[in-house]
Amino acid sequence: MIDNLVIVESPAKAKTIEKFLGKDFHVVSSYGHIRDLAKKNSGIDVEKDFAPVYEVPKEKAKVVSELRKAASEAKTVWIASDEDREGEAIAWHLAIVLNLDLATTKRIVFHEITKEAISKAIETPRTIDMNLVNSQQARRILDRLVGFEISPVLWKKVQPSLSAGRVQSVAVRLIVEREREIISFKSESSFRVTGEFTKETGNADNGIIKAEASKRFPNEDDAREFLKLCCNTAYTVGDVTVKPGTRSPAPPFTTSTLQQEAYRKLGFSVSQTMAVAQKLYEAGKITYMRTDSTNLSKLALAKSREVIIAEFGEKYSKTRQFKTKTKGAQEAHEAIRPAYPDNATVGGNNNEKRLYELIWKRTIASQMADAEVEKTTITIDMNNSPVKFSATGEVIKFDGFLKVYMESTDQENGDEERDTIPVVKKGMPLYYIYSIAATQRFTIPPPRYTEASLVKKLEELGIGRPSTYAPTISTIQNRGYVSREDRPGEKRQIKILNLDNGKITATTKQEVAGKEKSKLFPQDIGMIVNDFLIENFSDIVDYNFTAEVEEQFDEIAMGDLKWPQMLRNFYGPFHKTIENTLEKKDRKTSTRVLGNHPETGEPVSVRMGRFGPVAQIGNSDNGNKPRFASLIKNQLLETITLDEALNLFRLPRSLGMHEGEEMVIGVGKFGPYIRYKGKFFSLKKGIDDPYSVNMERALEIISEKNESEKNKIIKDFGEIMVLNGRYGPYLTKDKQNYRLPKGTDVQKLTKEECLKIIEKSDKTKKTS
DNA sequence: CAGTGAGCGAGCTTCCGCTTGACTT
Repeated sequence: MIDNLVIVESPAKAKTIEKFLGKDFHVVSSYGHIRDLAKKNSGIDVEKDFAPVYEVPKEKAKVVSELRKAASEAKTVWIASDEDREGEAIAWHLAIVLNLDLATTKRIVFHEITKEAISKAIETPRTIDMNLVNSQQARRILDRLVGFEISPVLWKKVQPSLSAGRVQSVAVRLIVEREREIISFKSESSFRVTGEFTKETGNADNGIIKAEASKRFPNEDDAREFLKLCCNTAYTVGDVTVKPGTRSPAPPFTTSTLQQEAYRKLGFSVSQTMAVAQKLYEAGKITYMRTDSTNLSKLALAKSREVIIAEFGEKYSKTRQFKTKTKGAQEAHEAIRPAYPDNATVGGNNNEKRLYELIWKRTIASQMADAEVEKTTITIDMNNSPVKFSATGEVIKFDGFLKVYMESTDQENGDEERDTIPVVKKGMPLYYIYSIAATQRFTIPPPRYTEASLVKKLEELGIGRPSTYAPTISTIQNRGYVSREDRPGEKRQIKILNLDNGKITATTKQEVAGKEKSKLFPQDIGMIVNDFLIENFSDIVDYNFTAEVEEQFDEIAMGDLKWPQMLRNFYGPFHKTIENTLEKKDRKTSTRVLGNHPETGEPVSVRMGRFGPVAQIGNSDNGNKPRFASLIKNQLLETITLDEALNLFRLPRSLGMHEGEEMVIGVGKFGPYIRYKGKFFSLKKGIDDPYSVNMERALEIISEKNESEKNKIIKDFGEIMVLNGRYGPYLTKDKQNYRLPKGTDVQKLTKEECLKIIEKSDKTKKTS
């Protein structure tokens, strides 16, 4: 029997702590929350002051019974869940479920996993803070009420299986509103004039000054007029300013900033970052990865300092403690940092190595000296125009933290080039070299969100927590509200005027505009649900809703507000709105009439139908039968035009007969396809146009597909086949797939062995 | 994995925030 049982939330943490505490302590994990509101009847008795009905979910039964046993055998139970609202609630649920005495159960907390912090925690136990627990209960119940009362309204008024919630609905709103800004954005162009100057005419040996004119010109004629002036002017150096400046390192990683940087620097999705970080955490290589704190432990500060001095020297070291600025941060953990800062690299797979290195660099850089820079700005005057050229250059005098790490930005063009500028003096003559160019530039719409920039925005609004950013992003995609996509962009011509040796020549260049990679695009159903929520539940999807209820949760935590009172204030008007909406509002289809059919005069409209967005010609009145066609990918109800809608009815179309079978082109769930002999063949994205593709090209696609199909088959035993799949070889029989046992030599497989594997797999399936 | 759009109705869907595996066609 062990005297002391310590319960923490994470098994990896349990392992580490047990090492610090010694033999008298047994440390176990609760694996997060152990109880939750019951699923049925919302788990809340609204009539009885919102009394919650808690139950242990099935997946947690085993953990709970093990915890019960361990607790009954220990003399003292210490609950060491995180020091925040959720952690306090976990402690309370544990106490109740394990039959512990609330008055005597020892509640301990630490914000960093170091021997010192843990020993100190053990010396200063407290009891469970019921005010904090109550603020969590209020939070939990409010979220349940919002989610489980609004979602069924959506099922009735929009579509089944949809969902709404305090966090996800705001996330969708952000994306929808950004898309509408982009839709209504009107791109304008102007001419930007740039030139390269030297101190001696025709000689670039003493350096080049790249400068831009202070004025942009609205059209080609104005730009040409200006270039004429440029041709006949004398250039002299105007003002020269040299300013010293410093740059400081970014704070250590939180969950949100790690997700952003891993996306920008490594191209990881939000969930991928979390999965890789989880691996590093479990291997003891980094601290906990779900945190909103930028705090580093004393130990980490000291270790980082040692590493920096050893590696770069004393003058590169500057110990800093960063204040967490994020709204609603609860700071139960440290920042995400290397467990051992002396390891600049670790083993593991490639992604683990890369993410670790990023974390190491960010942490180390945060403890390094500022970089010292010198910024030079010069202006270049013309003697026949008030327009000036200007150039800025930056010289790094001392690199400081830049030696290790530089944070990236979301701008795709990256930072403007910052060259060094040759030494010049006021009044000195300058000459343009090569050419002066007026280049047409288009204004660009606001950028679409990436997963990571959406997380950043949510964090700024104080919505969601480190543990929910990744799941929230998955949810809004799983519901079909938004979709992460690439777009090829559109080519456009830009005009360039070149002044070269006194002559102006005009050329055009092609550029691609609006190219997108891994961006979040709203889908029709997301836009419809968003509009429905804004029409009917504007309070809930307000960007400030979370911040406002958080203030009240804080009051509850301070003991200044009773939680049933808070919920009553909220629920009264909220529930009335629910009933009102159910009773009075029609089903939302978002129908748009686009115009009339050019030949028949029938009305053409689009709307959300039973199977998704649909275009319709004619109405079903007077016994007429309307015609229908589904919208295709990348078309929105909000922006589709009459012509585009009419085009949809040109498919499916027949290409004619080949070898006695009809070949048909259509568009399905997965894009344009060829149907031939009962099989489907996808048209090539970006290459084939379903409206114009011909029989010859179709046959090409079909034979290509058949060829690659052949490579997919490793062995063919008739009814059983061994195929090459995404996860390696597998078996297939009667449209059922089966995994192969590890270490199977695929080439030597016989039909009998395959049958055995299938039989075995069927058996285990039945028993489970 | 891909043609759907008539209507009815039973039974289902759903939240946020703490945690990991199990499993993948």
